[in-house]
Amino acid sequence: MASHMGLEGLSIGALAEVTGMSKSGVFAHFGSREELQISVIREYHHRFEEEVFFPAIREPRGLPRLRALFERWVRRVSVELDSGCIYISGAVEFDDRPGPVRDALASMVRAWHDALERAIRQAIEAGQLRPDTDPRQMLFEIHGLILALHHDARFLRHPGVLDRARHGFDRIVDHYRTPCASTRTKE
Amino acid sequence: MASHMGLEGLSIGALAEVTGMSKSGVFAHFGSREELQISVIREYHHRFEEEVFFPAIREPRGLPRLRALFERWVRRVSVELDSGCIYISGAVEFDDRPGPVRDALASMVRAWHDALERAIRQAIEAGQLRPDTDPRQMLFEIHGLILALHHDARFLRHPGVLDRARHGFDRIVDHYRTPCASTRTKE
DNA sequence: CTCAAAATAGAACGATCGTTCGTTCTATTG
DNA sequence: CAATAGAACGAACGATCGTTCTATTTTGAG
Repeated sequence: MASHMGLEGLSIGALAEVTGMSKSGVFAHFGSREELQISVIREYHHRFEEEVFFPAIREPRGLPRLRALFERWVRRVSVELDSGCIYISGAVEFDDRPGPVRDALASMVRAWHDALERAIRQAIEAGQLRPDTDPRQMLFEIHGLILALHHDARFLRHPGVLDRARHGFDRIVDHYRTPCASTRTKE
Repeated sequence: MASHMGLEGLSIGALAEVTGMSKSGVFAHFGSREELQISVIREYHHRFEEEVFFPAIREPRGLPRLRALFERWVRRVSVELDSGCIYISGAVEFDDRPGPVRDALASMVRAWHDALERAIRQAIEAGQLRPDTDPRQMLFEIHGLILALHHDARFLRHPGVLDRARHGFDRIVDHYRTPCASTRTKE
């Protein structure tokens, strides 16, 4: 429900109706709406780890692991296309709304980004990416592909946008693997 | 107000309080909440054209114009960092909410994307970009930079993210200007 | 100066929201 | 068998929402 209508659109009354319970019955489980939202975030984080992070972390360090992280991330965003990623929708909903919900969401998004940055750094150490690669910059560009995928698929309903994200990723990896633009002027 | 709290968070009561009017007084101007939201979208579209599109369209066709479009787009998203872009927040809010508001928003986002795609095509025709450039793919990647900028600046509060977007743009242009990754295997 | 039209105000409506309260039912524990 | 804890319930609360209605004020054109 939170994926569909956003964390702010999530209401205890609607949740009670769906579960066939009474409003107060649902409420008693969380104690407040805020705690319900945070519980949803924690649950989403858990599933995200289970479906994206843990399987990918079993790949060998460096590029293979980074590629697996991205591929599973892409699939997570595109498979749940009829529901939506609450990391993304939550970021938009709570970027101007300080409080414990925003804090919980931000800390988990940061943890995920840190994991990606770590994978990039390991690829650099392994010599699979250029040593002068800026991991944050590369992460920024990769993250942009996911956000564009989410936007074009869910909002604009563009078909075939999944491969656009994949191609973008390959292009980014190619660039940070072999000096191209930076040495172009020398040729 | 819509930039701050989203189109869904926009309420007639709060709008009345801010303007010093009565709720019914505000309401009479629009006739419905939906019409208010659509009016806000139209107003935003108008300002976006004024600040981004029209000034950039005066640049010469091709790469200069595309660059101007992007630079002003970046600035629009980053200057209004304490308010937010309703093209982006609205896309997340209404990707699962069919209706006239979503339609209005989508049509204006599409118009903006079409303008960008046109600029890319003209850069290809002018020989400033490789003839085999996929305009949609390039637009997808550029759009991702803006979305990542919006996300990291507004939600994660990362500093210096504005230059990340600019660097990403330069990298994309470099790639589509000179064949690099595709000829890499030949070297 | 007049008068119709537009703009605003004020009160009230039904609905929904999160929340609180007291109660009932069902297990488990002492 | 008695005591207790946990879960769910139903009713009600105050607040806010969008909306509707009827006055009242402001305005602008003839």
